[in-house]
Amino acid sequence: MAKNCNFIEKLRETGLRPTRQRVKICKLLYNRETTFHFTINDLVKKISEEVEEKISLATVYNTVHALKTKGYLKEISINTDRSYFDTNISHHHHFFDKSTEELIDLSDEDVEKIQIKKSLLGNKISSVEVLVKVENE
Amino acid sequence: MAKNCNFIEKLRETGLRPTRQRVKICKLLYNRETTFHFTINDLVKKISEEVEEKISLATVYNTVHALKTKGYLKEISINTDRSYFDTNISHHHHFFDKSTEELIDLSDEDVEKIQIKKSLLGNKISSVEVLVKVENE
DNA sequence: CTAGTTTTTTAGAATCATTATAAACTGCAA
DNA sequence: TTGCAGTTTATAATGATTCTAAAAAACTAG
Repeated sequence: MAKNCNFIEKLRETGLRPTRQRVKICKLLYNRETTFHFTINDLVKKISEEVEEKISLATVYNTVHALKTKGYLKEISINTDRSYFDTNISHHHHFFDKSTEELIDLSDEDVEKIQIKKSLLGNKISSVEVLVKVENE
Repeated sequence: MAKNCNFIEKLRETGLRPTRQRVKICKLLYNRETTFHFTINDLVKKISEEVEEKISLATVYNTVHALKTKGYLKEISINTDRSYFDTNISHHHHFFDKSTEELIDLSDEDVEKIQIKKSLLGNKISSVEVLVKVENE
């Protein structure tokens, strides 16, 4: 889902009906220059600021969950308080600033390829993630 | 806090009063051959099985939090559902089996040292963590 | 286009982990 | 032993997320 693409098509392709609410949320998430890191709360706030129509909280949860299931969003575990989501679904690592609670993507050049020992192979590895935490005051 | 050490001393050293409850919880956590990975719920269950005296849920939370603050426990973020804690406080990475919900320590030999690019330096890095997820059925 | 079926939205209730509260209790120093 | 700060406790409160059941919207076939 690149910038300015047709969300109606995209949603339909993955078996999600392109409802008003879903299309509006997709525009917010993907019609932007940079990737978006957000919590549900961030997204709800953004919707209330930028979308005329009110979208119910349950719908926001449903939509984010559906997009994640279809592979259009990545969920990042940083702390137990709340979930963070990332519109950048390519393989990459993260950098979390504890003081600002900001999550930043690390490009592949920032982190050397992780070498996992053969002893772990034989397992169906679903992800290898590096999270760098910093706390600048 | 190795096996069979004096928890009363250890707790006092870090400014935590060695109450009955705290000493009992420490015994459960640290008087064992292997490291212990647990959620609060796991610990509560273990207490109800192995400790005669009832310990209130709030005390379990308080104690785990106090031990974490003093550096005797590490908190691991795997998913948003609940917190995992680890009695192994040395630097190491983790391996999480989604099917069994089991958390396993990776020894330093399992994962090559992570190389972070200089661009990130200048930040007060508080941790670099690798989490490998697998989903064997 | 329209009726009928299915999916989605919605507000509000329910859940579940965790934290706060305030009263009773306990460790410990004097 | 006494007094008080630090702890424990049961319970209430919180906050993120999920569930529910009814209304609304999207699709499909005729």
